[in-house]
Amino acid sequence: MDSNADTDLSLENQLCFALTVASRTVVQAYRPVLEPLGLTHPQYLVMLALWDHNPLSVKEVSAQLLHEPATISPLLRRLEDMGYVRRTPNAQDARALDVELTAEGLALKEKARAVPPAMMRRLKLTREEVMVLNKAMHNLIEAATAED
Amino acid sequence: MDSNADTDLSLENQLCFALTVASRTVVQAYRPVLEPLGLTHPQYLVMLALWDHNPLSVKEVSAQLLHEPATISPLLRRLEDMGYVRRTPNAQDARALDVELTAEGLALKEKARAVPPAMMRRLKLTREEVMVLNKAMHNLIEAATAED
DNA sequence: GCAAATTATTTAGTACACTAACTAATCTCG
DNA sequence: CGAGATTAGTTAGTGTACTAAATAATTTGC
Repeated sequence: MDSNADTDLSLENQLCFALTVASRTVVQAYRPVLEPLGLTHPQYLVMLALWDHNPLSVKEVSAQLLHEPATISPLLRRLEDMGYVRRTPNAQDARALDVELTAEGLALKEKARAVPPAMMRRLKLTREEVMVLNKAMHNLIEAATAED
Repeated sequence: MDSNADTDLSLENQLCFALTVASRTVVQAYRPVLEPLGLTHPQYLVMLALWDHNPLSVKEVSAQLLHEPATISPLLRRLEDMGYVRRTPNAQDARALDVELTAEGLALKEKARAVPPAMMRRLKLTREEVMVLNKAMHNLIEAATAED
């Protein structure tokens, strides 16, 4: 006797619903904080990856962000148009592109330091809560990307 | 002495990163499960809303899904093209559209009952874990959408 | 009772995000 | 060495998702 047939199909009980809405609304909350840097949220994530490891190939960027190269490609072109990034063919393997920060792109890191604390205030989260949520998200990612 | 300046700017510590990746990968995990219904994930969420309350205006759909009406509008047009939904001007207020399930749209609900259990298996989550995650996401949504 | 403000929806324009198909460079191995 | 397979990146096409502007209907208030 399963009385949950209908409950399971209600919008509020769908994890996918809460998850996608949380993702959208949190990204929206980033917008005013990122606006002074002139970056969208996906562009900000690319810059974070490059601030960590300076020359990266397109493939490496896409791997770090768990994105298709086809998604990253136009994103990098826009960052290049903005002058934060430079793309040059790799000397060893001419198929690969070295994606490299420009002086402006590197300088932007200093302005970006204000972003995480501003967002923690905005979302009213402590560093510990962020870590707990992060762990939960990584578990979800692991389960969702595991081959069945 | 703040030694967290750089840690905070590393990709792994960004909640926004884990959250957006979790959202994308979970939506991707839905794809094969929704494929037999012929629905994308956003379209599935619209159908969930309509299975709950049958005639809804465009505004009501967008409010339930926390979406801009401009996002919902083309989505509903596609669902109408597929024959799951019918849009007719409201008799009382000709500005509003009644979005109504067709017989096919209503019938689809039976096939959709298989979706939540299939996803819980795929994500290896119990009903209790889903509820805990749901709560955490709703807290995030609340904080992110609160005016500062 | 009608002009001005408001409300519901759509359209236009930009930016992701994915799949599939394409180009070009490199590797493999007979 | 050289044909076929593989790999890196881009392009094309579809579907969200947002803001801003346009359209059309309704409500308000003098």
